[in-house]
Amino acid sequence: MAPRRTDELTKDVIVAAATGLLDEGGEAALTFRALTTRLSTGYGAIYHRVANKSDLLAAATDTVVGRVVTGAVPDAPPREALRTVALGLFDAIDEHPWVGAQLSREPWRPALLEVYERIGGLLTALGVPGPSLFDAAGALVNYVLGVAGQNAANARLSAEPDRDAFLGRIAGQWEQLDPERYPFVHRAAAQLRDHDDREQFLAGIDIFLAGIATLR
Amino acid sequence: MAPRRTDELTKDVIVAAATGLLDEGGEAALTFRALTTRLSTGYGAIYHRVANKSDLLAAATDTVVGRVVTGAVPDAPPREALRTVALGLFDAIDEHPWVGAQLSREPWRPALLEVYERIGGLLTALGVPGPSLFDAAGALVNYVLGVAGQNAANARLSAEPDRDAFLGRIAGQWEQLDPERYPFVHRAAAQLRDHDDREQFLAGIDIFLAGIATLR
DNA sequence: CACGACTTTGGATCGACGATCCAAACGTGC
DNA sequence: GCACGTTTGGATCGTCGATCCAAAGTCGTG
Repeated sequence: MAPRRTDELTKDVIVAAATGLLDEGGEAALTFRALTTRLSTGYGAIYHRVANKSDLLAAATDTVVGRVVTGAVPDAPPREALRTVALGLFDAIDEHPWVGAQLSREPWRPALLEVYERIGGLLTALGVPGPSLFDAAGALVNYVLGVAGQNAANARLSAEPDRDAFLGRIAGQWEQLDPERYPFVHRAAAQLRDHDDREQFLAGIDIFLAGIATLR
Repeated sequence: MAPRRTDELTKDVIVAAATGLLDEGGEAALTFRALTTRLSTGYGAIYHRVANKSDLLAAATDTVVGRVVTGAVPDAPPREALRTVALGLFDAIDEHPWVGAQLSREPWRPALLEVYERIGGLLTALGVPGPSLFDAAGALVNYVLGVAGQNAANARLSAEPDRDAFLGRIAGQWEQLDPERYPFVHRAAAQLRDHDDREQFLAGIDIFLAGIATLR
């Protein structure tokens, strides 16, 4: 038999390798074959530490989200803290787009629980009355999840030479739509071409916060 | 050779069969093997009309979403019309949860285009000023997409005896969390157990509409 | 130091999937 | 009635997640 590894193959090592594969090649790149190659091991060693592929994806997601959400609270007013946390989530998902898809796919895993807790806490500090808290937190989390999913979808296209080219192509299609039948989309094409995802995300957060303020 | 089909195998027939498989068994149930069985045909006949599996899923999604979005506009005030359209989307996705996952997965396909157009048009009628229109429509659509994804995730669990049992189990886990570390989630457990998805969705829509109203 | 029980590891293997390919069956125009 | 393009069914390929098992290592006990 071939020589075996001497160092211990912990779950952390496997999760780190999986995260690397995901970041480099997207969700499609995470296969057990690629993992065995990268770790110079076999299937048995991996399945000994990891239940299945879902478990592996969830563990990687928990690691990434945990880093963002469990960071120290900046002692800013709740409204600013909320924007900071939301932006932190956006940036993390922008850097690891597969996280966005995973959060939507298995929302009951620990990662989203941390998100809920953090957002719920900040909304409480913001003075949202009790009965509305559940609705408000749900709406905000769902908005973030929606954006996260879009982000993941965009990233899946990065086989494209670059993302701007793809967005430009879509914008071109939108512009060529019949302005009678699609007046809004036709007009929105220009903004699609040169908008900033991050700023638009924040604009959505602000709309939501303005809506929350009316619940008081 | 076995006798061949005499009637024409159109793309519509294939899409209808695919929709049936998806509704009955979720996304995992849509395989080309199951399709050939249901249609009493072979792979060639299907691939002759359909480019690949993504194409098939997109076509099925376009059909479902098109039915909802291209319906006659109820001549209600814009705000009511917006709520009606949003609820129509929610109900369609509730009935066909795989649509929710697909909308997030390939947002550039026609289905979401129709949604954008409809929501953008109603926001214009609502009096949202031009520069904010793009942000407002994006926020609203992303919220809907987030809820849609959650819906799809819930449905994927219906292998569970019933959904209430699963929600109750999650709520039980939430209640057993340390109230010091998870004060919000701990409190939210009770509401999770007996909340109404549809009402919570509408509450979120109202929050966004209230926020959008401040843009005026 | 020896030996057996238990843990960790590597790879062969399985069944299912999406996709490709090809020849048989069909219809249509000449 | 014949030839040619279209439609159809199924064999087949490569890849995937997952299972399984025996070899290799580790450690406690005498």
